[in-house]
Amino acid sequence: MTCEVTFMIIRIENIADYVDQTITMQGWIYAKTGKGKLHFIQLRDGTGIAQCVVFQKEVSEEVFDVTQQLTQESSVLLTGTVRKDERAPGVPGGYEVGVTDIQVIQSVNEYPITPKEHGVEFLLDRRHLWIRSSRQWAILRIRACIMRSIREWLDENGFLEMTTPVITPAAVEGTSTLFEIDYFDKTAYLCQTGQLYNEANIAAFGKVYAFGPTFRAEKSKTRRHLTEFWMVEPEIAYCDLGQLLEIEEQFVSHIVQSCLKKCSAELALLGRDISMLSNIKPPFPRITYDNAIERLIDLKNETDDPEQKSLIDIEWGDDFGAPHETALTQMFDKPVFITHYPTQVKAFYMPVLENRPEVCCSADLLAPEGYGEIIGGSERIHDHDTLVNRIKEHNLPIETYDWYLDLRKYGSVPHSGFGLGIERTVSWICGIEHIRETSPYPRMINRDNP
RNA sequence: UCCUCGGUAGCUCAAUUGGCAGAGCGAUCGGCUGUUAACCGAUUGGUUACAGGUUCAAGUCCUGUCCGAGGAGCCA
Repeated sequence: MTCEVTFMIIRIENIADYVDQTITMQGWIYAKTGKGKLHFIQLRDGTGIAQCVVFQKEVSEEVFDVTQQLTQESSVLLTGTVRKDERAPGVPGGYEVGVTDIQVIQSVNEYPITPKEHGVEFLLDRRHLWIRSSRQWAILRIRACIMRSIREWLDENGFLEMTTPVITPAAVEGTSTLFEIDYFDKTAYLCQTGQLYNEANIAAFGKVYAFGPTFRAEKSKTRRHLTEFWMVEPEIAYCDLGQLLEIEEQFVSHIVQSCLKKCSAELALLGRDISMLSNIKPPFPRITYDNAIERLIDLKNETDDPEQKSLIDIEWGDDFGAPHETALTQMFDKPVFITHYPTQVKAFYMPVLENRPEVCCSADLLAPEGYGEIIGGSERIHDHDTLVNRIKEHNLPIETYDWYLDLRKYGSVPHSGFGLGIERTVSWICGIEHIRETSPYPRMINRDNP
């Protein structure tokens, strides 16, 4: 198979730079519609979608013949002249190509995903093809932008990326939510967090972050859960809760503003309401857990709907469920920090407030529009004996915390950190319903393929 | 693990009280010079998830199994 090219190859995202020039694009037929002697082709090349127009009288008989035979997802080299035309759809759109030549690399028979409706199961079974569809393409481009802007902000603000192991030797907490693997006849587990290693790394590097996949064997079947998801976990030495929240709001704002700047075409394709994102700038509102409970109880008393009443029913000491998070986030038009959760619902390493041991120095960040928790963070206990007591109180195997406790013997300092879930953040920024569309190949309780 | 709903053509779905298995889309063929999920005409399409039962007759009713969806629980 030859790929003879006689004109300049361009990427569709740069099409506006080539008006009145004859160019070649390397891509796939996304859609085609014919009107007798006039055919419209939507060509994808990975960077965008361009409308290409074939007039019978402007091309050879052979090329028009080829045009009529083109099928969805056939791979082609397409040559023509770029022109501005406001009628032209596509991404970026507004430009189209008057075709002069088409070279088919492979002609496709019966591509399974048509431009019509399909069910979720059908599409997920064909995820390797579904990612070519414009909506999925846009979501995954935004995901990449989010990941890029995360590294951008952290790298520019003095954080060092430091990887943490995926294979870990012992359960930090109960084994029920860990994936077990056979590690040379010993049991090992896939990581749930890199945090403990981050806490070692800050003593070497000051400010660090881990960025990678994490695994939860929870049998959760909701629109917010995956069994494999990506998390970025920054950790900062000499940092208290107040300083941590300032870092978080700048960090999250940078991510959102980067997407608005670099992915406006993708957000438009998804039909995302940009006004809900453009005001995401520091400062974010902060309320205490106590106050959140008061607000939920008030809301419950104000509502007449008995179903809603029981959904948001809550007592001090309970952790929030999805309906509570949704109700709370709808009270604000920015992400909101909920601080000082009850000690009993949070992790063993979070320090308690000096005069109120029933609450701890923790904060979650809830995304607006009902999207809920995207960040969990806290100060970490830095006193050796306090930490030992808490490990014992939680009935955790103290011997597995040897090296972790070492960190409290050799130059322990106050420190804090947080973890941001990538897929939940993508859901929020893209404004989509279900987290499964935010991962290229989502892993869920009943799905490990493709 | 629990609750609710579902599984019928390649896809999305319909099928009245238990009474001939249907439509749209796709695909194929033909027509059309501005389409945006084009449109018009024709052709093509079935182990009704699986196993058993009731009945003159089951997509429909009963029992069991499998698979999926939404939600709950769970979720540092």
